[in-house]
Amino acid sequence: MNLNMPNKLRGRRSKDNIDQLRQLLMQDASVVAPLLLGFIVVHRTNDGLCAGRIVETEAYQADDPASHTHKGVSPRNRVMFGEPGHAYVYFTYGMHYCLNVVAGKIEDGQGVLIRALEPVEGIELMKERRGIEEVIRLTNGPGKLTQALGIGLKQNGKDLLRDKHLMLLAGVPPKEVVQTKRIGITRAVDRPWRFYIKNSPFISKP
DNA sequence: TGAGTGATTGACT
DNA sequence: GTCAATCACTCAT
Repeated sequence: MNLNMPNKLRGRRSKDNIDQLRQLLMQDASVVAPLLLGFIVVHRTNDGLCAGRIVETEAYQADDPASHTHKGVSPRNRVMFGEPGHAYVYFTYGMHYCLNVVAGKIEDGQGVLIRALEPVEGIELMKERRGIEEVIRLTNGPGKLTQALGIGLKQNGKDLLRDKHLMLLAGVPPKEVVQTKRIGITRAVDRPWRFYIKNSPFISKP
């Protein structure tokens, strides 16, 4: 697997590597969100392995009316109040799953929504799961990328730094990052917490 | 127990 | 540009 990442981060995870990433993710979601651009999301299932480079993210915090955690802990959002680096997967609009990386300190209730990926590995499997052929449309949206990678509620709460199936790996940081207002929400629309890699053709909306 | 909502997508006018 | 699909969750009875 050629994921084009620094040697020290390639292959088996070391304890130092995990601690280092955990520290990074322990910062506020609005700080973590741009840092996750360039990271690789890997999902290994019985059908095969799929991986994509993160090209678009959004930050959600507990004091944020647009966040699921705004009104405190509930059965649905409890993962977001846990250890940073875990996956918060939720089901929405009756048909779509969205993937978040829990950020901040324990009980902060912060997370980073992964809005778009650039397909890296397992593109044929992604095409099969999505039922389309165009690579550009496989993972250019939060609901699309979970479908392409085969991510659902079963993956909710997985530790992305230790799990053997759903993993987050450090990659090459992007050269230029664009920061804009978040999209698709009705509350706190003015917070500039959407980040994407400049000129990436794989983002959900320009 | 029931109504309203939604961090979306794809099809259609 | 508009709108339906479809259901877990939340909040108000």
